Amino acid sequence: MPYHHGHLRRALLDAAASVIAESGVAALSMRDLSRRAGVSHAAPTHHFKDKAGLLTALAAEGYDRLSAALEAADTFLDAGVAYVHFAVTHPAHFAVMFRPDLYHADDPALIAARERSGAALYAGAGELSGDRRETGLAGWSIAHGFATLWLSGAMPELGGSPEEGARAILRRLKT
Amino acid sequence: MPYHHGHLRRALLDAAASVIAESGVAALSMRDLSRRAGVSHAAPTHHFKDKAGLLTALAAEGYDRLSAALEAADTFLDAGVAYVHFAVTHPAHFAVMFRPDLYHADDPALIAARERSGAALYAGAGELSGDRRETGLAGWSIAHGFATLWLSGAMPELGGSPEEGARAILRRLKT
DNA sequence: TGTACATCAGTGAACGCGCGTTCACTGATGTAC
DNA sequence: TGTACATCAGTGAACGCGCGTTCACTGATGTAC
Repeated sequence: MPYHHGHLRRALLDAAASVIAESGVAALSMRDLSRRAGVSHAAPTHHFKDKAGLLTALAAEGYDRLSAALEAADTFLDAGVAYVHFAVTHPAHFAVMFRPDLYHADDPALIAARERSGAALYAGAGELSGDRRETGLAGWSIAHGFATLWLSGAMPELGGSPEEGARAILRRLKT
Repeated sequence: MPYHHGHLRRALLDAAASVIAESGVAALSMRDLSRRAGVSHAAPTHHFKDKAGLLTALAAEGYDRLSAALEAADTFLDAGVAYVHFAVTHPAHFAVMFRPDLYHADDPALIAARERSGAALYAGAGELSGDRRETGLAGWSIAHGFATLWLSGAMPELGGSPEEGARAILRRLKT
């Protein structure tokens, strides 16, 4: 067992994502994360100032990945599906992103990443008829609602992937 | 100070709703609730078996009130607006309802109330064109997404009440 | 190529805290007779 | 109308627990000369 871990920061973020996805963000503890990484419980402070710092990094990473996914979409409909795909494949990031009370919401890197997401989201909204802003909010709401309900287990079985279900639902927006 | 509280059960539920609305469900503690109700910290066990029991009661109450609100709506659009209205006026109930990991999800009263909500939600979906089930899910997704985003503070300022905002957004569903 | 030294990334003990639950108990209430 | 007694709704002490954070420390690394 080497004295230095080598990838502690990455290991802690990954362990956090796995714990949150499995048991929710309330179940997250720095001591548990340290245990999972095979390191003493005080080690994480060298990488994250505190627990909120770790969650800030997780949220920023989430916004970055979401931005990339949205930017890669060709149409507004595809962006909605990409949003749902991101949520179901990154449930922990997704959960933390919308819990600003848990992290340092004034972190510059996080703010930049979030704004990039917002821009990517509205970019395709002009395609559809009606007010661009309203269209953007409608698309965001429906994708977000679908993802949230699916993740909470409240959504009934759809007989297909969540992405397919999302696509069918998103098509019910006026074009 | 009388020995018997008189309305302890109600007082605890109200205190819980207020704490959750203000600080989130993770901040909820039975001891804090007891303090707020002016009662010893072991008193709540006479009304709720345990913490999950209290949250079960809160969730069931939420589904009951949501059912009543949905049943009172005249149109599918109104039901969507009522859903959002319920969420923003009962944020604690709304938050707990979708956290089945926190309560006794097999509680019969809770299950009945939730099924009643579901029936009320789909009842109006036949109004709109297309598959009834798909329409119901689309309406639910958009209302749920809007409410969730609004409650998390992620929704930009709308220059009006959340109900007005929700109505505008819900109108973007195909009729 | 070797070495001094600053910096980085760990350790492990200690702190003080609030929590949920259990327990034996007691005061208050209401009902049967 | 009075009283015995079961039941209900509280009390307060105690349990064991895991947590986040701080601290003085040490081992490992890498860079300047």
